[in-house]
This record gives sequence, C-alpha cells and structure tokens, in this order.
Amino acid sequence: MATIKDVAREAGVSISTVSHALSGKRPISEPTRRRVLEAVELLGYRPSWTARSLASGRTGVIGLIVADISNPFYPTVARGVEDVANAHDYSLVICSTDGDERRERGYIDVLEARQVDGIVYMAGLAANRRLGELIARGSIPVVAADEQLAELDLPGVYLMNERAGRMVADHLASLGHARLGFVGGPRHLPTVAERLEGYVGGAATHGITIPDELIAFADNRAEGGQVAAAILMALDDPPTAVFVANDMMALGVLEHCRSAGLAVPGDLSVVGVDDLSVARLVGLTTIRQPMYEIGATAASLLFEILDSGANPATVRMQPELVVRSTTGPPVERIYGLEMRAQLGLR
Amino acid sequence: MATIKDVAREAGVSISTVSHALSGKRPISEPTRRRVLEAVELLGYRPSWTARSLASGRTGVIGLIVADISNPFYPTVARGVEDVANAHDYSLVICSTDGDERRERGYIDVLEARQVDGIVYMAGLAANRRLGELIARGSIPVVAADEQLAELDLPGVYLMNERAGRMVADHLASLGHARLGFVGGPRHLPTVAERLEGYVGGAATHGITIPDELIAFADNRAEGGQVAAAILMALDDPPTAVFVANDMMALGVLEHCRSAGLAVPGDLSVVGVDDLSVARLVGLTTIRQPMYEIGATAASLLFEILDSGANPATVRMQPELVVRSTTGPPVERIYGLEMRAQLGLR
DNA sequence: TTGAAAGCGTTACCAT
DNA sequence: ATGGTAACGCTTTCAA
Repeated sequence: MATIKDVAREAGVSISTVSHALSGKRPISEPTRRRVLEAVELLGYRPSWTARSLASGRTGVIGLIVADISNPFYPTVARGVEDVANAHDYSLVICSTDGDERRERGYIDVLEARQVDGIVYMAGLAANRRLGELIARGSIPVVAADEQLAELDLPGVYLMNERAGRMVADHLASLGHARLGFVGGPRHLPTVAERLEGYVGGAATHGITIPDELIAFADNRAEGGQVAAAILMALDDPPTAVFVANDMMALGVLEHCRSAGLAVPGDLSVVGVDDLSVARLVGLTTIRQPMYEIGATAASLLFEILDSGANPATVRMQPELVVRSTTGPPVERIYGLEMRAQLGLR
Repeated sequence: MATIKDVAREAGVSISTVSHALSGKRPISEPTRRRVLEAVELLGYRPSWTARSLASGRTGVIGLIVADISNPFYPTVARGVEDVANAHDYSLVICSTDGDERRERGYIDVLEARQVDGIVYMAGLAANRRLGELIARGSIPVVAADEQLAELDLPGVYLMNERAGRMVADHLASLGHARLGFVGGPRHLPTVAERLEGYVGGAATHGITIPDELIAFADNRAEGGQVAAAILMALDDPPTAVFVANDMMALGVLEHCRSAGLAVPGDLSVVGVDDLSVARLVGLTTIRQPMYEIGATAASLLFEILDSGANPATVRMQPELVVRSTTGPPVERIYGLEMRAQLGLR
C-alpha cells in the first residue's frame, strides 16, 4: 500500500504539500497539484483513514444504536442518518441491540473505544446506565431519535406520539366504533405510553372510555401483536377496533385475525403506526411517520453539535393518518352473529 | 481522555509495561500488573483503537456488504457474522447496497480506505468491477455468502439451491400439482437461476414440464412477488402452485392472492425459501436455510484466512422443507368454478 | 507557495 | 520482568 511518503517522493514534493494538495486546506500551485494528483493516480494511493484519525483526532464515524434492525422501520431511519453522514464525509456503523442489555453495553463500549465522533441513539432501553455514564463523560455527543430518554435530556427527534394517538381515536370514533382496544410494546417505552395516552384522551373526547382489559402490552414485534390480539379477541366483549402502536405488531394482529377467521375490518378494525412499505402491501390503515426524515434530522442535529458545539433543540415530527382498508365501520355484533349463523359461518 | 502514558506515570512503570500488562503478550509480575490495573481503573483509561490500529496494522473491523438490509434474511445472517467476529474481538460494519451499484462502489471504497481486515460479500451485483479490482489488489480478503460470484472464484458459503428447487418440485408433485409456476428475483442472480434449475429438473422427474409463461422474474422483494403473481394468475391457464425464490417475494404472492380473493392453498399453493420468522407467522410452506449458520460460517472462513492465510474451501448448506399451510392438493379447476358458483362466491 | 518537524496513542523490537 | 524508542501514516503548526 502506497503511503503519502511515496506520493511525495514520486511527485518530488514534500509530504505536507501532498497532504494539502489533497485536502485543499491551503493554496497549492496548479502545476504542483497536478504532479501530486498524477503521482496519486500512478501509485494507486489511498489515504489511511486510521492514520488520519489519529492525527486529526476525529474518526469520521458515527454510531447508530437501534432496537431491532429486523424491523424495517430502523433500516429506513438508518438510511436517513447515513445519507447525511455521508454528505459530511462520515461513515455510519449500525448496532442492533435486539432489546438485549448486554449487547447494548457491548456496543456502547465498542463505540467509545473506537472513539466514534457521535452517536444517534434509538433503542430506548429502560436501564441504560452505560449510556448515562458515556453522556456524563461528555466526550461523545449523543442525540436521541424515536424513543425519548426521559432521564437523560438529550437533543432528539421524535414523532408527536400523543397527537398520533388522538388522530387514531378520532378516526375510529368517526367510523362509529365505541369499543376501542390498544396493543403496544412494553409500556415503559415513551412511544407506547404517549401513543396510548393520546388515544385514551382522544377517545374520551368522543365520550368513549377504554377499559383496562382492552389494553394489551406485548413484545414489540409481529409475534407480540399476534398474541395480544388473541387475548383481546378472546374476551367476552372484544373490541371492534384496535390501535396498534406500530406496524409490525399490527401485522401480527392481522395475522391473528386471518388464522382465527376474523374479518378485517368487519370483525375488527386495525390501525398501526409507521407506514412501512409492507403496510401499503397489506392495505393497513396506519399513522405515517417520516422515518427517513427522522433519521436525517437526527444526524443533522448531531453534526450541528459536532460542527459548532451548539446545543440544538429537540424536534417533533407531524404524524399523518393514512386510511386504507383495515378500518371501517363496526358491524353490529348481535346482527353479525345472527347473520353469520344464517350464512352457516362460525 | 487518559492515554497509556498517563497510566504508566500513575502506575510508576513504563509505557511498554502497561501495554503488555493489558495485552498479556509477555509475562508481568503480579504486583506490577495490579498497579497497572488500578491506574487504569482510576483514570478510566480506554485504549485508543485508532492508535492501536495504526501501530499494529490491523483495524479489527470486518465489513459486511448485503443487498437489502430491510429484508429480514440479512439481519439474521449478519448476526451470525457478527457473533463470530465479536468472538475474535472484531467489530462488524454492515453496508446495504439496496441493489444500487453506485452505493456499492461507495461502500467498497470506504471499506478499503478504512482498511477493514476482511469483507463478507453477499450482494451479488451483476457488474461489480470494483469488487473485482479490490480482490485483484489482494490486500483485503473477501469471502462470499448466499450469492455465488461466478467470475470471482472466492471461498464462500451457499445454500444447495438446486437441491432446494428439487425438493419443492417433489413436494408439489406429490400433492398432485401438475401446473407449476415459478416466481423469482432477477434471473442473473445465481440463487434464482439455481433454484429454478433444480425446480425445473425436479418437475421433469415427475413428468411435468414448466412452460415459460409460468416463469416470472421480478424485483427481489414483496412488491415484486405481488406483481409477478398478478401476471401469472391472470393467465388463461394459471398455475395451481408456485415456487417463489424467497420468502419476502412469497409474502407478496400471498398478498396478491388475498387482495384478488384467491384461496391459498385452494386456488394456489405457495412455497418460499428462507424460513424467515414471518413465514411461521403466516403459515408459509418454505425451504429453510440456516441463515445464522451461513453468516457464522462465512465469518469463520474469513478468520481462517486472516489467522492462517489458508485458502478455505467453499461450503454448501443443506436446505430443509418446512410444510405449513400454504401448500395443499390442487382443487380441480372446473369443479372449483362450479362449486364456487354454487356457493355464490365469485 | 512550500518544507520541516512535532505530535497523535499505540505496538513491537531491542536492550537491560 | 521491565524500560526505551522507533515505527505506523497522517495532520498541523511553525518557518522560510
């Protein structure tokens, strides 16, 4: 591997001239620059990022910690982060904790050891002491996204979760639903709690009370949605509509309906959050959140800190209701049963 | 940030003693070691990975290039790669090309500039000149996984794709299907071509010929499966069963059936490949491939090269048929139409 | 506009 | 068992 020294020798100039010709950090005469560039070309020289990092004190890497990379939500956000990172000549390394705290600790240690220049955190683990310590140490700036870290007071970018919940309640109430259910991930997650809060509040606006037994928390993935739906729909008086706190779980709810022979939206209206591409695929009514922009904005906040040491304000994104085919008016339960009996259906 | 120098001063020993006490690369007296460890603790010293890389000539990073991180297949494989990487004290950086050749070039350049110690490549892009050049340069070992790079002759780990295709043909034929369709990603992908080949060959064994019009290639994702299914099922004489070259596309096929009112497996039997967790969720019959092991094995091959300069042999993994509820005997088309008419269904 | 040289924080070799 | 010190390949003063 050719080094800067080789290039200097080949071009007949000093090392610092090569460095500056390449970085453009000081004026270089045109002929000199050309000679350098030719030498670079000839030798196939590629600057060592490692050496550059050591000398400059910046690694040119930012870390992204996500909860679960196999939920398509995260890759989309990650793309937003990555694109603005690249625009700043930074690389991105993605760490997926899968809700495992040991993994998360490991990642935080590695990111710190590798001295990444900044971290975008969107895992929302309950007891992230390690992250707290890292932030306390203050050597690596951190911005949050998606899940707000209550105790840590970081700049961040989040969906207006409460508003999202209200929008869903409004939509469902306007369709005539009065028996509303909720399915979400762990209740300690701010997104879940806030979406539920808005939902309950919005329902109250329409004179609807959501009883505790219609509120189910489960694992934050499709499987969780499936078991939660099974529980809710086995109730004596099941909901006619559910708000599911994210699209993957909503897929699980839909799957339960399919396997249990429940019609959607006939027997149950379902609305999710995220608007993953699969939501369009299955016709899921959902709350769209600007995933790519969330990532891009989070990264921008980080670079604000990196570039100017600023302490940027938190950003809140607008949710948007996308009505597709999993929501509709409730079918009167009694009639429904009678009609199904007449039709010879179970 | 405390450096090794600070630790040395604090512990009252030399820099090299600290280095060796930490790495264990040479005998250190117990009291000395303890003093060093205490100093490390006291100062909160963390070795600089950057400096270490520069001095040792190894970055401790391997790169993983995947085609599309939002297909859950890849995160699962990636986990396998990562776990063995971590076991070797290596970090993993994942690059998702999304089928975009410019992105891929960019990633390869970055990985090379960062001087990662090795690369696991599973993107299978058609014209990857840049990768060829990198391999030709020979400074960074590369192993392939999933998609075989015909022109490049790398060590790699792949599914026995042809056998997978045969297994599907056998399964479908044994159920009594005679009109077999195929849906896959771009035909230039070795996985697609091989699975199709095995399928066609297996069908022939049962005296079944698969006509060209029942073979559809599309975008390698759920949406692609959906449009391919739409085309096949609009034929005058549509297939009674399809082999879909991966689970995400199979999901798209299933979605087409749902939205078109086609019963599965009544009107169409569907089998996929991968056995993603979502396949279980929706009851998809599929060919399981050991995703995690593929990743882990690929990483092991890479470390064989890294550790001993060996030239490891390619590994082929066994496919396994998992029968669920999307395959069943074909319903006679004529009878089917009559019966449906009788039932008042369309 | 250019060059020389002092770091950056390690590792690894050579002494002791 | 321990210490001294030359790399590693670059960036960045400081001089000229």
